[in-house]
Amino acid sequence: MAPMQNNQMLLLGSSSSSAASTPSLNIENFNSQNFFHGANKKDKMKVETRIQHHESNNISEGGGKVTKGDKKIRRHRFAFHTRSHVDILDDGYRWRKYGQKAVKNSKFPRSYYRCTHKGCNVKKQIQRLSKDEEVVVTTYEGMHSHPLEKTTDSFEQILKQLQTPAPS
DNA sequence: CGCTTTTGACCTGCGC
DNA sequence: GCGCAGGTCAAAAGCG
Repeated sequence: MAPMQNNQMLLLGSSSSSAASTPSLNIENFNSQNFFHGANKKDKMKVETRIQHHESNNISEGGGKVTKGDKKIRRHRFAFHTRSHVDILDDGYRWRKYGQKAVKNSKFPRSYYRCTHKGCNVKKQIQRLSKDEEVVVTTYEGMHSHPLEKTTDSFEQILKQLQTPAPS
């Protein structure tokens, strides 16, 4: 495998009906820096991240006892295909695991995380591909309306970590 | 002691 | 109407 390769981030627009809602999506909120931050944090190897933008304007909270009246809540979904051996990609936010279910298409279970913050209902789910267990799919749902709790490490820090051979 | 993880139960939507 | 799949909650346990 190739050594430290440049981080590759692919943006996939899955807008089938080309809804003229948000063509530029909200990547602004999800600074790539944050992603890199987490992607490289644990895995010093090359990190291949793929971003998938999903815009659903009618997502029902299946299984929820509440949100019985919600119907037209527009939620933004971003799927990140990250090549990493670890599924715990710390993006700087505080996540609390609230569930885990086994997917039929995958041999590995899917983990559900929630952002622990006052008023921040951002959800995130991590799933590993059964075909390529090296590939981790991180799906973000919602947008953070608060700064990172951790000190946003600069790119230099990340690079430093990349160069720093983590003692396994 | 507080927070996070774990795990089973429960609910909802969809397909047949 | 029933079964399946996916998603969430809640209680208990575990850890710093």
